[in-house]
Amino acid sequence: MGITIKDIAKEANVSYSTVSKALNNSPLVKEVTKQKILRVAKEMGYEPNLAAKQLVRKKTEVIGLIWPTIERIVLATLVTNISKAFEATKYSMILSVDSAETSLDTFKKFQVDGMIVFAESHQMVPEDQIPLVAYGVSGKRKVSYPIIDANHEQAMEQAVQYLAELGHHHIAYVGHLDTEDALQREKVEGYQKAMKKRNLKQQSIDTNGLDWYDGYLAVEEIIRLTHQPTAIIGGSYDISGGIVRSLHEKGVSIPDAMSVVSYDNIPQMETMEIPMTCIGVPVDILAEEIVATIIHHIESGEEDEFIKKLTPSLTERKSAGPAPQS
Amino acid sequence: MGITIKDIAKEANVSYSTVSKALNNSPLVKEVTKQKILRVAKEMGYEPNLAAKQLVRKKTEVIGLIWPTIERIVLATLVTNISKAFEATKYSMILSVDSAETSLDTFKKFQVDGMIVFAESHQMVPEDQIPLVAYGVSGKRKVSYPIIDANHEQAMEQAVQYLAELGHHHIAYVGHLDTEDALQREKVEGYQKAMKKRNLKQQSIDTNGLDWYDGYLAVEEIIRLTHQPTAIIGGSYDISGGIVRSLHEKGVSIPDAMSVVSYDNIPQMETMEIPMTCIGVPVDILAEEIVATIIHHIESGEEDEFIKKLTPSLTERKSAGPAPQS
DNA sequence: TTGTACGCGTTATCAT
DNA sequence: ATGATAACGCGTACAA
Repeated sequence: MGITIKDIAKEANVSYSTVSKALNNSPLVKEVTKQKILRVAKEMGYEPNLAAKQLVRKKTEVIGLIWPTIERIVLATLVTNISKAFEATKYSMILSVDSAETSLDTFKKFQVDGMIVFAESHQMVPEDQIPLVAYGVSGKRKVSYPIIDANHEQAMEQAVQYLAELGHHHIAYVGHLDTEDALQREKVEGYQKAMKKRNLKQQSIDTNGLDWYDGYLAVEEIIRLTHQPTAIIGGSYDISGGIVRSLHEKGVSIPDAMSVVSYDNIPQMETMEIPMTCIGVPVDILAEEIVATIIHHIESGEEDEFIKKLTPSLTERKSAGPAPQS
Repeated sequence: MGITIKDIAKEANVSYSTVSKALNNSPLVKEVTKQKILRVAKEMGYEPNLAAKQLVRKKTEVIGLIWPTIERIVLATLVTNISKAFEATKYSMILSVDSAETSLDTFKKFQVDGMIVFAESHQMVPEDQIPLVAYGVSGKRKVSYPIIDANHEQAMEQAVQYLAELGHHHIAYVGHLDTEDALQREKVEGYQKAMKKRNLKQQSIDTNGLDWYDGYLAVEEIIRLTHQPTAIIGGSYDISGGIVRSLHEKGVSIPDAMSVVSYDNIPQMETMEIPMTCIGVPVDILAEEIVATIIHHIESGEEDEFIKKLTPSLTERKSAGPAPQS
């Protein structure tokens, strides 16, 4: 059915090992013959057989990613960006939507060169021989592979810094507080630390969840406060969406009467009701880092084992401005 | 590195061709030896090498699914269910989150036996030699592969029928009306047809979108109606979620004062604020059908080309009840 | 610089 | 019922 290097060899009047070399751009073959072979190959519509290549090479140049069962846009965007980042490499990426266990089996069968897992599931992944990179805080569990994460404390410091410079003294944090989730905890604690450092009065509102509507509801609480903040830091993309919506409905003008800065740095922040000023590691950078790390891990063969906290950046848009004069 | 059938052969004192037969459950090997080989294989942690298998078999037994970038829970659930449905078969599934074009390249490289695409993206897929099955309405474009879809008209007929039997005469439809989206259009039209058939007065509320909040807002409009409905058909899982939330906030009791039936038939309907009575093709059935179709398409080799509209079913829960006596 | 020959892990065909 | 052996398409050490 398919064209093989033998077919090309016959057509080009060379042996098929020469074809192989030419196709792999080996310096061991004369430029003229190389060109000729390449031309013939293209003419015949040659497509290399991955299976055969893999069988002898022991490499697939494919990375498996275990799809987290959590349905959050931010995560989906990250996955999309990771996939995009792989396009610039020789690797491609496949996904598995199964449990960590089943996914692992699938990936083993495919003999992927490496795997990417997310915080939610990498507790379940046995420490295996296959290169692994995890994204997200891991709790305190000791692991033997690299972990990439955002520096949430630093993010909150930057957010508070930005708002403070705009003259805000009453800055509230709206997010999921009472939680076992290490990610959420790091964000609140970062906020608290940044406020304390500046001797500003803290005001944390618990959304009791991570959904849009949780942010929407939290605004009720803020409105009822005797001492109202002039700025809000929303704990996530979804939450901030709810906050903005509710503020609008209540006729609170953004950013004139209330500034809002959101955690998470994804392109979608631009197209919200109000272009959202946000803080976080830009999702494309995050993706690049994850991809670079797994590739390095694979190609160096080193048993790396570190936690890398990426530096977030603040993207200025329309949702935050100077504190109102009172 | 990995265990091969030769390793097993040595361990079990048989030739490796016997191992191959045993592993493939061939009747040509004695039950005793077969059991022994299977045991040894498991003990040694044998994982078959897909590449080698593929090299000789010319089949990968892998299906590629192009994951559209759309972020909707219902679709995610469908994908999960499709993946689960494949577990009962010899096929496995891999996902690609790229554009249809790039995904196609990846899948070609892997030499997948078949592909599944969704309505949103299968316009982009060139009519290729590789077996293909699409899910969802395709507009009017002529295609040369099977299309699986839900029978939306029939779904609405059943919903209206169910509510009418409960004594409801004022049944409103809440969904995205003014749209190019063939899927949405089919649902509204189904509703209209079912109502007309019974000489009931139609009442369609446009949500102008498909999000939770769109349903939430639509209730405002309903409340202001002079002639209020006693039942609502929500156009989708998300929309119905918003509807229920808003009704609760307004103190409207469900189902005593208002019945709600939602389109989409996914397990998550059970765990909503109110266990939701819903209508639609159960997502597991949908998944089964898609999987069965692509497999048949592959194994028969036929150039099937049809549109199959699956029959929806109504799942009774707590959100709908008899019409209130007035 | 080019060609020969072997091996990768598996299935399948033919002997035994 | 089991074993030996030839493919499958490719890369690569080694030979020419």
